[in-house]
Amino acid sequence: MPTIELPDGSRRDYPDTVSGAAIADSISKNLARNALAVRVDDELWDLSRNIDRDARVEVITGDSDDGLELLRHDAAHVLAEAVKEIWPETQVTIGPAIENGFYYDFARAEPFTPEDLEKIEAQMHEIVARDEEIVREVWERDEAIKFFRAQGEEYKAQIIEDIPAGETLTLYRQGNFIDLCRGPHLPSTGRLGKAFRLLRVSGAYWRGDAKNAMLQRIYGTAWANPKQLRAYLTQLEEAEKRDHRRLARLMDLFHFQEEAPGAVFWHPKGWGLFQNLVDYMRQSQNAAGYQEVNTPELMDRSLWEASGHWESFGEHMYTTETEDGRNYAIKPMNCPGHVQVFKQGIKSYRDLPYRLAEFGKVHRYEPSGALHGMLRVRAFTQDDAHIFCTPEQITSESIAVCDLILGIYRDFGFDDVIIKFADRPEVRVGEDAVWDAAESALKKALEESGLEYSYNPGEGAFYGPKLEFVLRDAIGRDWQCGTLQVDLNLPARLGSTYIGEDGQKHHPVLLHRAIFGSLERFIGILIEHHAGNMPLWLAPTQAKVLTITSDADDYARAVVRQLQAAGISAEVDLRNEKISYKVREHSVAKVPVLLAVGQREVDEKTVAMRRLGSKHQQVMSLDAAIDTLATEIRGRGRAA
RNA sequence: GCCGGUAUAGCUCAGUUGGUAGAGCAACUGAUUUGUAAUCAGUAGGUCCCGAGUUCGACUCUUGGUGCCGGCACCA
Repeated sequence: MPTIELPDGSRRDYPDTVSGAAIADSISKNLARNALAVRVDDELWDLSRNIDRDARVEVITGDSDDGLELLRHDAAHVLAEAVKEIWPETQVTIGPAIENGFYYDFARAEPFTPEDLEKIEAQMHEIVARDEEIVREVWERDEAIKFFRAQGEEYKAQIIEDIPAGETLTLYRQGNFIDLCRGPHLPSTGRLGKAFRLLRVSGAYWRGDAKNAMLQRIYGTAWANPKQLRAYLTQLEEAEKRDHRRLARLMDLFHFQEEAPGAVFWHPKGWGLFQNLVDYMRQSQNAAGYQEVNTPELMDRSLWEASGHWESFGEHMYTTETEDGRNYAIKPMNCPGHVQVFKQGIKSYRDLPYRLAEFGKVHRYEPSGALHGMLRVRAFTQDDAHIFCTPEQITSESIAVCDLILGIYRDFGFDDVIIKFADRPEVRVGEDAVWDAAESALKKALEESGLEYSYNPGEGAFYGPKLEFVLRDAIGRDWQCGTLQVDLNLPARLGSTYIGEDGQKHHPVLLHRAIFGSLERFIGILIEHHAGNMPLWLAPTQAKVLTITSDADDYARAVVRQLQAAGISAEVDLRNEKISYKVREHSVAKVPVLLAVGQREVDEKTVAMRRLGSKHQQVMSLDAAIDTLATEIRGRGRAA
């Protein structure tokens, strides 16, 4: 006689075993209608599964995250069922719920076309209309393998073979479709409803390994109701409008062309933005005790062999051969150069930490399919720095780097930053004891800073553990920008030492750090984050002075001169056009401040100031306008 | 790199059984002196991504490249 405790703390006794559906039904008819599954203690169960022990039970509906995930998982099954009904020879593999939706990977010789997606979606709606009961079945391992093999489902058979013996194996049956699945599932396909949509088809490697066969993945989105689905589709459209590639064209920032894939042609405005970022970073890191240097872009092969890059990074490097037979490589990283600077002269422990920074342009031959606007390029500029320090200084230096990074991100309007801690990979150099020390020193820095972080196990560099600072683009893709890496390898490889207190030579620890990561990527993300509406202090052209009639030309020129004298980047637009035309054009180009001047402004020594995004303007004296803007620029957009 | 898609004017896109191309916006010229998101008229603008092939003839068909787009894998 199970006693069921509900989330509100009430308890109910049931005579025999009881299903989740029955519990929901005993609470309210409405709940029974909306119920998708139940949480039994900490596990999600099907509604139909009988509970025969005392437990805490919560009825799950589409309103909750768990409910949505179930819905999406079911959508994946219905997708697979639909595909099997239309093309029975297709092999099914896996189909999980993901953020905002689901996917399913199929093995099939013929590619799916966009028209196929429509057909599949229609079939899915039909399966939902059929309202097939979804039944959980416990199977014997060998029997299940035999069953799937007999149907030509090799991939499913493989998955089952890899499940450890002894684990309960469940299959879910809906209509004629049966799939291996841990569950739970909705009671019937009808519960999925109509709020789903197939979005695209793409390739995906079997088990995520490029050595394996490529499957066809169909992505979809699914929601609890049509309103949510519409909202999500609208959100996707809005995100597309923020795409940095589109906005950069409107703003005339840069372009790409076929002869230089993955390399940026910066236009005057884009380069102005770039320089603003460099100026800002230079100021910030100089204040934090870094010294800026510059090292060669082209260095001899022998140095890259000594550093290990020639061997371990070679396929990503651009190399040259000169007439005298020497090989140079264009630098893919700045570290070896910085070590050369460190090595000049004898360093004492008193010189540490020794912090070198460089806006270093690096080139990496990235796989063609990886290129993505500014967010993934082949030629980019790192705000790179290397800190040479003692093992004891790792924690304090790391704390300082985290502070610096997060403070800088805040200045740019990024308050939610994902931090990932990546520890030792399978293939690595150095002894475990050294790794233990490096990992714990880095972790200690995170903990002393009170930062939240997630683990990225085994994803560290081969030479040491690292922190990754991740920002998100307009459509939810995550991009690593900042990084902090502890390097226990390179200083010794390149023979760099300092004299310790004991009078002996020691290899310093090398901390690699970048804050923007790449100026190019950071600018791309910045454009998307602000939808092109750059904060005033960053905008390449901060103000545009627009004349209303040509009688105001002289005054407009004088206004621009005064703005410039106050350190505000300003341009004038004297064209013989209507003011509404000029306002529109410069608004589209995302100029943050428009100052219109007509006869009234000339007479009264005022300007009519209109901020980007506002429909109104404010007439104020020129002095007041300059003061307002200069103050805002100095304050970098934050309240003074 | 892999799977799929795609490439026509500066941009966004039309172009219907193969007969060498259009529109809107932008540009340029002229008129308009205008009060807050598109004034009017005219002009000019194209190796239809590149190479090879089929054909009397290719933007269109075949084939090989390249770039770009969406994923996968890789990564700042």
